[in-house]
Order: sequence, then C-alpha cells, then structure tokens
Amino acid sequence: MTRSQATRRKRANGVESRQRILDAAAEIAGERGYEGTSIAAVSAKCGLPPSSIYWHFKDKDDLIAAVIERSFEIWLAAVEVPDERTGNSLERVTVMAANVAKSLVDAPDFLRLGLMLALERRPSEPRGRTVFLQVRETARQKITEVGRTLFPDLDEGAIHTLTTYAIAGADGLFVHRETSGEAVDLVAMFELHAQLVHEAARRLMPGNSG
Amino acid sequence: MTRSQATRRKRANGVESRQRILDAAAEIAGERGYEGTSIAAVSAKCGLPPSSIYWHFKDKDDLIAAVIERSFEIWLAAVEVPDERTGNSLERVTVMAANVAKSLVDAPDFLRLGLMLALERRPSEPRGRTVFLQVRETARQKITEVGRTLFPDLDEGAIHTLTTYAIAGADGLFVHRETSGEAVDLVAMFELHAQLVHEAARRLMPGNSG
Amino acid sequence: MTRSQATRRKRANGVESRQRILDAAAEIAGERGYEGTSIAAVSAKCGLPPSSIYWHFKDKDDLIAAVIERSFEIWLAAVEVPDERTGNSLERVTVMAANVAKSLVDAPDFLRLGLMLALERRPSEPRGRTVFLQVRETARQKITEVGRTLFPDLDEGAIHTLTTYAIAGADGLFVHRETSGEAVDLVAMFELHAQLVHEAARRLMPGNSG
Amino acid sequence: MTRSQATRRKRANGVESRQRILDAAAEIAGERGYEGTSIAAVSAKCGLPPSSIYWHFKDKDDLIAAVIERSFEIWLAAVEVPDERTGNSLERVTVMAANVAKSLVDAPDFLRLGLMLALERRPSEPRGRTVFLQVRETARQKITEVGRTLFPDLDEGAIHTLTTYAIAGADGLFVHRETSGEAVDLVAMFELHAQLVHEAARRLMPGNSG
DNA sequence: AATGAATGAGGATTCATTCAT
DNA sequence: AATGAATGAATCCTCATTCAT
Repeated sequence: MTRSQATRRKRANGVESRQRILDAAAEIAGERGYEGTSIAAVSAKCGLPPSSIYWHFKDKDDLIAAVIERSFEIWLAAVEVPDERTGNSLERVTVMAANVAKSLVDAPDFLRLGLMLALERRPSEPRGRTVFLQVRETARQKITEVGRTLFPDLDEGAIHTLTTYAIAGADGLFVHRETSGEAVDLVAMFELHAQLVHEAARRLMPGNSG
Repeated sequence: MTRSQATRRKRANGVESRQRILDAAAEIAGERGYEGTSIAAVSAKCGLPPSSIYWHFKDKDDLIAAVIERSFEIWLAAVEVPDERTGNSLERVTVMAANVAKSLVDAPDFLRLGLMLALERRPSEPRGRTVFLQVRETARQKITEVGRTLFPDLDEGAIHTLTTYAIAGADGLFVHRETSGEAVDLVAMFELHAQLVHEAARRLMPGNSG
Repeated sequence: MTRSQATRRKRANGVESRQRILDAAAEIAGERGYEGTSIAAVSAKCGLPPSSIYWHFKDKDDLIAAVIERSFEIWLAAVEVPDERTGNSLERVTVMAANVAKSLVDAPDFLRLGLMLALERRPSEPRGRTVFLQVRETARQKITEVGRTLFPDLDEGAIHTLTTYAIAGADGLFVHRETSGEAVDLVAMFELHAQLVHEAARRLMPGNSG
Repeated sequence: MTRSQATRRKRANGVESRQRILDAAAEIAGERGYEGTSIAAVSAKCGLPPSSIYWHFKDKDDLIAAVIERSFEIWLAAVEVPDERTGNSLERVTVMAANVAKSLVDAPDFLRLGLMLALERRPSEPRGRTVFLQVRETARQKITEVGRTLFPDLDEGAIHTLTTYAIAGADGLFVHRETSGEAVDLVAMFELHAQLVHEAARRLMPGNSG
C-alpha cells in the first residue's frame, strides 16, 4: 500500500466516517445509555478524533438521536414479517411474535438504549428520547393495523388495549432477557405471549365480559 | 438559648441528614439514572455539602445502592398484599395485580431507576444494579411461592415460566405508563394482565398442550 | 442557461467573496474584539466555509489586519473634510470636529475595534493592532499639519500637545457614546471639544503662561 | 518548616486563595481582555488548579466581574483626593486631575480592562461589563457633585456636559498613554485638561454663549 | 457529625488551521 | 477559486473524591 493510498483512507470519506462514528456510538450507548456515552469513548472506538465527530454531528444529542434512528432501521429490517397472509389469526400472531423475539436477540441495542432513554425524566429531554418515542409510535401504528385486520370485530378501544398489552409484554420479556442472561429462550416466551394476546383478543370481543 | 441547644440543630442529627440525602438522591437518580446523578446535584437538592454526603456514604456507588434498597422497602410497603387468603385463584391474582399497579403509580422511582440500572451493561457493574437484581430476585421468590400455592398442579418449569411472564407484563406495563403519561389507567391494564396470567396457568397445567 | 453561466455564480468571483468575508469579519470583530472573532462565526455570517476564508487570507491575524485597513478607508471616506479653506481657525476646527463626530456615529466599527486592539497588551501583538496604530499615526500626521497651518505661531511641542489633546478628546467622547447609548449628541460634544482645543491653542502660544 | 506546616499552606485558606486568583486574573485580564483571559492561564499564574478557581467563582463571568469590582476599589483608593477644600476652583480641579493622572499611571489595570469590556457589544453581555459601567456611574456621580460645589451657577445640563467632557478627556488621555508608551507625561496632559474643563465651566455659565 | 477547601481526571465543545480534491 | 473533511490543541467547566479541621 503506497503512502498516498494510506493517506486517502484518512482523507475525505465523509460517508464512511459517519458510519464508523455511528457504529461506535451505537455500541457504547447501547451498553451505557446517554450519559454513559462519552465523546472521548466514541472517539477511541471509531478511531476519529472528537473534533471530527463534531464535524459530522452538531452535538452529543444529535449523535445519539442519529444512533436511535439508524438502530431502529436496522432493527426494523431484522423484524420484517414475510408478507404471506396464510394461516389463522393465532398462527399469524405467533409467527410475528417469533420474528420480533429473534430480532430482539439479534439486534438488542436499539431497544436497550431506547428504553433507557424512555425511562429517564430530565427537565430538558434529550432529542434521542423524542426520536425513540416517535419511531416507537410508528411501530405501534403498524401493530394496530395488523390488529384491526386480524380482529375486525374489536372496537378501537379494544384494539388499543390489545396493542398496548402486546408491546408491554415484548418490552417486559426483553427486560427479562437483558437481566437474566442469554440463556433465556426469548422465542418460547414470545410464543406464550402470542397465545395470550390472542386469548386477550377473544376476551375483548363484544359479548364477552371484560 | 444555651450554646448546646443552638448547636444541636447543626450537629448531631445524623439520621435525619442521611434521610435528606437519600430523599434527594432517590429523586434525582429516579429521573436521570446512575451517571446522570451527580453528587453536586444531590448536594444542591438536600442542602448538605458534598463532603457531608461522603461522611454518610462511602462513595457514589454506595449511595445509589442505598437508594435502591430504601426505595425497594418503600415500594414493598406500598404493595403488601392483605393477607386474607379468601377467594379463588383468579380473584386473588387480580387483587395482587391491582395492588402492584397502585404501588407502581404511587412509588415509581424504585422501578424506574432499577430498570435503568438493569438495562445498562458496563464492564464494572455498579453495586446498585446488583442490589436491584437481588431485591428483584427476592420479590420473584415471593411470587413463585404464591404461584405454587395457587396452582399446586404446575411443575417447577411451569411456575418459572408463569412467574417470568407475570413480572415481564408488570415491567412492560410500567414502561408503557412511563412513556405514555399519567393518563394511562395502569390498574385496568394490570387487571387484564392478571386474567391472562391466570389463563396461562391453566394452559400450562399437565394435560394441556403448551 | 449554459453550464458556464450556472457555474459562474459559484465560481470565479473572488473579489465579491473577499468582500463578503471582510464585511462579516468587520461586523463581528467590531462587536467582540480580536479573540471574540472566531473563523467559524465569520464563516456562518458570510456563508462561505472556513477553508474558503483561508483561501483569501493567510490566517486570522491577516484577516483582522485587513478588516482594520478597510474599515479605516471607509471611515476616512466618511470623514473627508471639504477642502475649502474658508473661515477663521475656530470655524475650521469646528467644522472638522463636526465631520469627525458624524463619521464616528456612522462608521463606529473602525474605532471600536481599533481601540479594543490598542488597549490589549499581549506578548505576541496581533498584526491588526500594529496596523491600527499605523493608520492612526497617519491620521495624526494629517491633524498635525492642519494644526501647523491653523496655528503657525505654535512650536512643535505645542502642536504635539494640541494634537494629542484633540485626539484624546475624540477617543474619549467616542467611548462615552459607546457606553451611554445612541441618545448621546456626539456632534454637540465635539463642538465643545473644538472650542476648547482652539482655546488650548491660544493658551499654548508663546507669551501665554502654560 | 515541618511537613504539616507546608501542608497547611496548601490546605484551607480560602481568603488567601481567592486573593491569589483575583491577582492573577486581574493581571491577565488587564492585558488581554475578557476572551483573552483563559482559566488555564489564570491557574498557571496563581498556582491553583482550574477546579479550585471554580470553587471560589461560579464561572469565568463571575471571576471577571469580581476582578472589576476589586480593581475599582484599588483604583479608588489610589485616587482619593485629600479633602482639604482650599484654593480656588481652578486649583482644586487641577489637583484632582493630577491625582487621577497619577492613579491611572499606578493602577491602569482597572480602566484598561474596563474600557475593553465597555467597547464590546456582544449579544449576551458579560457581567463584568455591567459592573464596570455601574462603578463608573458611581464615580461619575461623585464628579458631578464636585462640579456642583465648584460651579454653583451651572444648571444641571451644563453640569452633565462638563462631567461628560471631564471623563471623556481622562479616558482619551489614558488611551493615549496606553498606545504611546510610558514616556507620556500623563500628569502634564491632565493639567491642560483641568484648565480646559475649568474654561468650559466658565463658558457654560449663564450669560455666556454656548 | 460535619464541612470548607482543594484537586486530578475527564466532560462536551470550539479553536485555528490544513490539505486533497 | 473553492470546499468537504479532518485534526491537535485549547476552551470552559463538572466530576467524584479527599482531607484537615
């Protein structure tokens, strides 16, 4: 490798540098949260000096928000349900749950960081938290629509309750795995969750007592 | 007023000072997490200088661990189930769920801080995280025993699954309320959760397919 | 629109870019002084990136020196006395003073920045300070010559004293206006100053006691 | 000197430390202005680490404001007119002028830093500037009262004009000395200034044309 | 039991400047 | 003629912690 090649690597590849910074920041922030993520640590991990990080991102807030956005996209890609509309509602709920479970095992950084941000209550809320809550709301809308399709008899209130419970179970089981270690069989727990969400739908239907 | 009386106010009441520090630290840590809790901020909130905080607590780790311990006790007191063993298993599960829901609404600092700590993954784990996981394990044992009593037909694996699911739902619904605001009716969601946990118990019984 | 036309706007007009940079730098430096003028701030104000500023100016020192030079020229143009040698010495001094007063109201950046630079005492003197002191010396020479013409009886020492006093009064009255706001009637104060400088000339003449 | 003595020097003498910091800051700020005064430089000059400076002063703004306040007091002490009310008005004005001239030669830091601050025009004005303008206003009031005593025939407008002119001359002559070097005989120039201020008072009296 | 004073390490961010393109 | 990307040094300031009193 000639010197000019070695130099070119260093010089002027903004896109790649940005990715390297985001990779490093995602890893650190996924482990330590917002405050635990120091620019110096990101710098050390990605190899670029702090001042270069500030060329790509306005400030730490901006960086973390970008991390959330990108992590969400990566996670979404990992979830994407095969669009075959086969099977009855229980089978389809179960497949979806399995997909989400696998995605959380494979790409846990997004939700881990997101939940840490979501639980915080600072006077001046970090932008990353807002972004997380927004993409989460987007995801919720998708689930809501699936719910409407699978359970057309449910009214909006019931759909809302069902969606809330489905997400809450997913969050809680994720927390369980994070605290109890990798031995946890998340897919199995999500299968149970799917069955119970399905049962909840049945119970929420008109004519059944709440 | 004698000198000793004038002095007594300033001096001597170590217990009260300790409480003031813990109060301040609990509030700040419940809002901002471990890293977001600076000794200076605690000092400002409780009115005692940083050096006094170090007189009562070895270091920040120690302080946060103490916060977790005390918050857990406060939360436990808020939960405590009326010991009347009346009603069938569904009724008793439902009452317990309602109690937990109310306790989380009234004393959310414990779980909020605890979850933030639990989600972190740093090389040198703060002692507060360990303490949280320990008291959580204690709570889990209690739930396990209640489960064994209510559902004597379940084997240990099923009890474990049931307990896990019950706790996960509680965590997830708590997160839901933290992110969606105080308007969320946590008690109603916990009632649904109780019913579904009960249903899960039924399904996990021998003779029913998983 | 051909490509070269489209390009011309972006490319080529070095003179205009230079002006825009100088305009921005003059405004910022006139408000914040040497250290308070960051290249980034100038860049933000003029719309050109920092690297472009360095294409036009060797370094920050060079930029500030250029600002001083240009501001001086602008100020000089605003002062320029109508060359009619009419009236007696008092009238002529008064007209000059009025002109200077107006120029300081209209183009205060030059003197404001210049005085800030002049008052500083750093080990490595910025070139801008040297330039300011030079153009100020040039201006002083002009005033000296006017003085010699108006008061041919005065010896060189007296002329020097008179010039010094005239300039000091102008500087001080400028400071007064800068600190007391735009309501100050600088022209009126300069008229008084002109009268007193004229009186000073009278007193400095041979035969009058100092 | 025993070790405990050497240690005691370092430990816990807040008043002395504060003085050392102010001394260092006054010297540096008097030479380089607000922006040119870095906490690191002050730290290096006074021997205390930056964090100790922040124990004594909230932030840089607070430090510079304190410097202004203390420098003003030192300067005031250097000016203080001997209270003997002897002599006619010209003599008394002349004595005062000589005192001020000497004080500016002996303790120039106050006015140098103050004028630098006063000339700046930032969006968020440093507190030091406000403090300088306040103490300056205080000084102006004193001069105003002396003026009323010496020239009881003058109306308030005339007194105001006279005071303004007296201060402007002092400021301008100070600038002259700062830019032209220590060879300048400030006392002589102030004597001329005193005479002309006295003459101005005469001209401003009722019955004389403005 | 408490605290005023101090401190080294590290926090985020901005600085003036460079250089390949 | 111009600029996107980079960078080391410096910026102000906060951090957790200590220790003599």
